[in-house]
Amino acid sequence: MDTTATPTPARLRALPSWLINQAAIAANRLTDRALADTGSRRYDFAMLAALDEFGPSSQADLGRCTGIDRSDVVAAINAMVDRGFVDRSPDPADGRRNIVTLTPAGSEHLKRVSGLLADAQSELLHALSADESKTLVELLRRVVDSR
Amino acid sequence: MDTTATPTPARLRALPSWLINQAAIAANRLTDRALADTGSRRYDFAMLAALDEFGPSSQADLGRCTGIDRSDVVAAINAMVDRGFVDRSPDPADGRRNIVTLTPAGSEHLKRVSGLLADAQSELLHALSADESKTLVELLRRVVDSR
DNA sequence: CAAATATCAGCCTCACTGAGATAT
DNA sequence: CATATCTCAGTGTGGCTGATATTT
Repeated sequence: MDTTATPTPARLRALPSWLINQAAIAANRLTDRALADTGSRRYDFAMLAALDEFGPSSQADLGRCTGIDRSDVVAAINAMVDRGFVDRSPDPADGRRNIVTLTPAGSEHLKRVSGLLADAQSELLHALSADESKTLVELLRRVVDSR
Repeated sequence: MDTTATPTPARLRALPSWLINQAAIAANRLTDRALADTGSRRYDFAMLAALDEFGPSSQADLGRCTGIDRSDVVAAINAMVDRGFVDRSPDPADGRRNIVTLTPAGSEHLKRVSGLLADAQSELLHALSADESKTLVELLRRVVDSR
């Protein structure tokens, strides 16, 4: 019997897409755990942040700016309407649209969720210095922007 | 009517876990498309690469070194046995184990898949210089290793 | 008529869980 | 007995598709 190490194949460790996926698994584990007690998922934060930053928006715009599918926006907004974090009302100027508005309770919730997510980021990047984290963010941003 | 831009909220663009996830979506789109004609998925490459690098392995070891769940290893190996890319035989030295071995056909397949994946990486990182890509890989590696 | 919106129903991959059978 | 392996069945999320009704 030997205490066989099971190192990761060098080919995987050199493959950007594999590293990104492993990092995403770690990130999702940490963020999901951070949000577990809030009743919210990652989608909620993205949409609350968009509403906070851009003000009342249509569901289509929310989906576009967060990268969330139109179909998933419906479900997530439904849940947040039920919890009183957003209001949904028809747009008087365009009958196709719903206007989604952040409520005070939603704003409070966003603050709480933001703090929890910030903690998760520190945990995720604890192996990197502040400068290195900044570099990572900048490089990823350019990759994401170049799609 | 205005040609409303729908920029991403700054809060998302500054959030490492969000960026990593967006990068993973892009990476998976590109790699899935690259592998579409091969009949293989990403799991297959990981396991073939491990077999090529470490030689015949048990399914448990394959799962551990690639980060693939024991349950998913079974399914992926089943499919690769059917296609003749790996052999599976009981370990004479340990009745609990199966020994999975890369076949010549599997080795050929790995070469093809490797090339296609390499192309996908270039596409994924085309906004970055060679040095920047290297930096990104190193930073991600440290994040992944620190879990 | 073409295009955009909101909604609904459903698909598929992937990460994961639980349990059972077998062997050490 | 405890532990490890393999297998199967099934879960849940996330990203996505297609279709429909409505409105512009």
